[in-house]
Amino acid sequence: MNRFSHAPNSPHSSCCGLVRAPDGGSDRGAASTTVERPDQNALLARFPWLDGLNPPQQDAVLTTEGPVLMLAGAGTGKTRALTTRIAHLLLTGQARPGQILAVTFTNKAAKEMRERIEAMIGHPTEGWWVGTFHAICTRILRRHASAVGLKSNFSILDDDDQLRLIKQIMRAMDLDEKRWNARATLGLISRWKDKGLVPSKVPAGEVSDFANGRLLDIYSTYQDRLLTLNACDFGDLLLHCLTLFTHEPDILADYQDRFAFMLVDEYQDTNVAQYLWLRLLAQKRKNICCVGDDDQSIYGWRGAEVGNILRFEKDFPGAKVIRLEQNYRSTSTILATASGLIAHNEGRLGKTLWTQDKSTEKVQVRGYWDGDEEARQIAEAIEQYQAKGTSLHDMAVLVRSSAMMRGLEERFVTVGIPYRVVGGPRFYERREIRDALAYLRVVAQPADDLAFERIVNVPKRGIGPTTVQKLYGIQRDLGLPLTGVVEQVLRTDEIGGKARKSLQTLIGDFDRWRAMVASTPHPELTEIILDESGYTEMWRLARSPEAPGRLENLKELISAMASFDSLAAFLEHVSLVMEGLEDNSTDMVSIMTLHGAKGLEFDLVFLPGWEQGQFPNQRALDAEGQKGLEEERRLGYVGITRARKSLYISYAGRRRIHGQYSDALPSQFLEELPEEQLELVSTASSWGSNWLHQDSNFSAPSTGFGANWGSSWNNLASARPATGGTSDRGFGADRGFGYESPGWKRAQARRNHGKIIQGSPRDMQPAQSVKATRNYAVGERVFHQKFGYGDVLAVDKDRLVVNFDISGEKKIMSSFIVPASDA
DNA sequence: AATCCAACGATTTTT
DNA sequence: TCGTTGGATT
Repeated sequence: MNRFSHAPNSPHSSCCGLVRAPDGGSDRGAASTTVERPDQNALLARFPWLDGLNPPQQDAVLTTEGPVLMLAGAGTGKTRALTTRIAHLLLTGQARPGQILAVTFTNKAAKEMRERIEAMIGHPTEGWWVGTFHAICTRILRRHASAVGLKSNFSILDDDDQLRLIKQIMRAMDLDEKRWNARATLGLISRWKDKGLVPSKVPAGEVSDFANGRLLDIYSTYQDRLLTLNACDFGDLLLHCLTLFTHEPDILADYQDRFAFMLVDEYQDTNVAQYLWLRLLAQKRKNICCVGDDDQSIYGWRGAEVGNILRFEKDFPGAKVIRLEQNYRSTSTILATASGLIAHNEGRLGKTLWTQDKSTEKVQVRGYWDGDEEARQIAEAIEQYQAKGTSLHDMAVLVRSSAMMRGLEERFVTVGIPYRVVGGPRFYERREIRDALAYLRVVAQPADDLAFERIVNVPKRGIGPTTVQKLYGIQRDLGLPLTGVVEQVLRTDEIGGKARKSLQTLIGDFDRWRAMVASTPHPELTEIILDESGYTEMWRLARSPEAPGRLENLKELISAMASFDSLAAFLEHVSLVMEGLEDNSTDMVSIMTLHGAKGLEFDLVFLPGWEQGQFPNQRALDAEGQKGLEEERRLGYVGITRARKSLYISYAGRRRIHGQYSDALPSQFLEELPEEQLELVSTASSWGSNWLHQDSNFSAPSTGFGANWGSSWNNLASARPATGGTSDRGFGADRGFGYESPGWKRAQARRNHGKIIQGSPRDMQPAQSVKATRNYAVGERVFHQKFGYGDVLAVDKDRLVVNFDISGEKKIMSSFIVPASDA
C-alpha cells in the first residue's frame, strides 16, 4: 500500500492541484493578454495604470459597478489589484476620495494600502475612509456617540480592562471564580458581540449552564457598566455602529450615499457583525468589492465566518466572481505542496493556483528525535543559508503555538542568531505603559473607572483593596464615576487616615492636570503627570532588573506622543493600533505563530512541530471536530504558502512542552502532502554529518519502510544512535556531537549582527538549574540564558554590569547568570 | 497593607 | 516550565 493511498480522493484533488500556466511560457504581460483581449493596447493607452496586471486583475479593477467577489489565492497580487482599483476609480473620475470606503483587518494592511495608493496617485490619503473596521467604526461613533448612549470622548478598553471588569461583575454576582473562568466568560460574550447580538437579542437557545446560566446576566451588566464608564470594548465599536445604523435611518442613509464604492480586504475573516455592517452600508449602491481566500480563513475561533465568503453570491445577487489564480510568490513545488494539503478540505470555493516557476528544489521534510535537535538543526540551516547569502530578514520560523518558541529562542541565543519574536508582548501591553496610559485616560475621561482603579494605588499610596471596595460600595448608592465618588466621600468621614489623605492629594492632582490639558503640550504634560504622581520615582527606586528598561519605555512613550495632535488623538491611536515601533535596523530571523504570519512572505520558511496533537492542535480538534481540523489544515496551508523559495517542515518524536517531555506521532498533515514534492530525511542517518546535503530518504522503497508515516516514525525512533540522542540537555551540550560549527564562526556571527537579539520581559529568567548565586569578579566570563556569554565589568554586591557579546552592556542581578564554565 | 508561597493551568489573539 | 492568583503570614 502506498503510504499516501488513503488520502481522500475527493473531487477537489483533481481541480485544486497545481496546474501549469494555461498559456505556456508567456509572461503575465502582453502575450497572454492580447489573445484574450484584442483591445489590450487601447485599454492600456486609456488606463496606463493597468499595465502589468494580468487579465483577472484587470477585470477586478475595471468591474467597478455592482458587487464583486475577488477570490485571491495566496501570493496572487490581490493588494495590487485592490489598490489599482481604488486608483482607477479616482483617476477616471468615477469617485472622489471621500466616496470610497476601504476596510481592512489590520492596521498594517491599512497602512500598506494607503501607501500604495499614495504612490499611484501621488497624493496624500489623509482623511480618507481607509482603515480597519474598528478605526472606521470609531470614527463614525465619535460623531454620533450620543445616539448610542456614549459621549464622544469614550474610552476604548483593552483586553486587560475588559477582564478586570468581568471579574468584578462575576464577583458581585457571587459566582465561583475558579469554576467559571473570567477569560472564558469574556470569550463567550465576545462571540455574541461578533455575531452582532446585543443582550436583548441573544436567542434563548444560546443560554447554557455556563456560569450557572447567568452568562446573559453578566453580559447585560457588563454592557451597562461600559456605558456608565463611557467606554467601549472592541466588539462594541461594531455593535454600537450597527445599533446606530438600525435606529437612525437618516444617519445610515447618509453613510450609504457617502460610500459610493466599498472595498473589503480579507473577507474570509469577517464576523457576522462586520458582515451586517457591510451589508447595511452597501445596500443602497451595491458597489462592494470583497477580496478574500476561503483557504486562508484561520480565525474561526474568534468569530470569523467563512460562511460570509461562501455565501457572497447569495447575499449580493448578480455578483461577479473574479479569481486571481496566478501565483507570483512561491515555487511550483511549494505551491503544489500547499495545494495538495488544502485539497483535503471540503466545501471550498476552489481555486486552481498556478505559477510559471519551474523549480526543482523539493520541500524538505525532517524527522527529529526531539525538539532540541529540531531547534539545533534549524539554527544550523539558518547559518548555512546565511553563509550562502540569504539575509536573516528573509527567513522565518513559524510555529503553531508560542510555547514552541522557547526552544528555538534558546538555541538562537546560544549560537548567536539574531531573531525577533513577531507578535510577542507588545509595547502598549507592557505594564508601565498601561499604567502611564491609565493616568492619561483618567485625565482625558474622568468616568474611566477602570483606569482610575488601575493606578489609584500605583505607586503605593496606602489605598488598598479595602478602600477601593468601600468606594465601590458608595458608588452603588451614588451612581457616579469613582472620581466623583471620591470627591463626595472626602466631604464625609467615611474614609479616614492615610487613605483619605492620599485620595485627597490624588484628586487634587487630577484636577490640576486636567486644567493643564489645554495649555500644555501633551508629551510635556505626561512627563509632569508621571513625575508628580510619583510613578517615575517608583521605578527609579525599584530594584528589579527590569526597572531601567521600564523607565526607558516610558521615555519612548513620551517621545512617541509628539507625533500626535492631541492627547485624545494619541490615546485613540494607542487603543486601536496596539503595535509598537518595529525595529528593522538589524537583520533578524523572524519567529512567529502561523496566525501571525498571515500576509507575510519569506524566501526561507521553517515549519517545525508538525506533530499530531501539536499541529493539528488537539484542543482545536476537541472543540471543533472536523471543522477544527479543517481550520488547522488551512493554517498549514497559510504556513506553506509563506515560503517563496525554500521550505522545511519538521516533526519531533519527543518534545518538552510545559517542562514535561511527551511523545508524539508525526502530524497527519504530513501524510497529506504530495509525496513527489518532498524530500524526507531522517536524523538518524545524517547524524554527525551535514544534514542539509543528505538525501537519504526514509520512505525510499529500498529501506523497506514506507507503508506509512507511523511506521517510518517507529523505525526512526528505534534507529536512533545509542550515543547522543538523549544527552542533549541545556546549553553547551552540543559540544560533543551533532553541532559542529566552529567557535570562531559563532563569534563572528555575533560580531556581524551587533547588538540585538530582541528580547521580551520573559528574557529575564534566572538561569535554570542554578539556584544558588555566587560572587563574581570583574573580568569573569559569565553566561545568561537570554543574552548569552559576556564579561563582568563591575560588581556591586549581587548586582553586576556585564558586557554581553551579543547584546552589549547590561545591568543584571547575579542570580540571572552563571559562570561561563557552568553553562 | 505588603509580601511570600503553593497551587493551578497553560492554542491561536488582526482590533 | 513558568506566570498568575489567592491564601496565609508578617
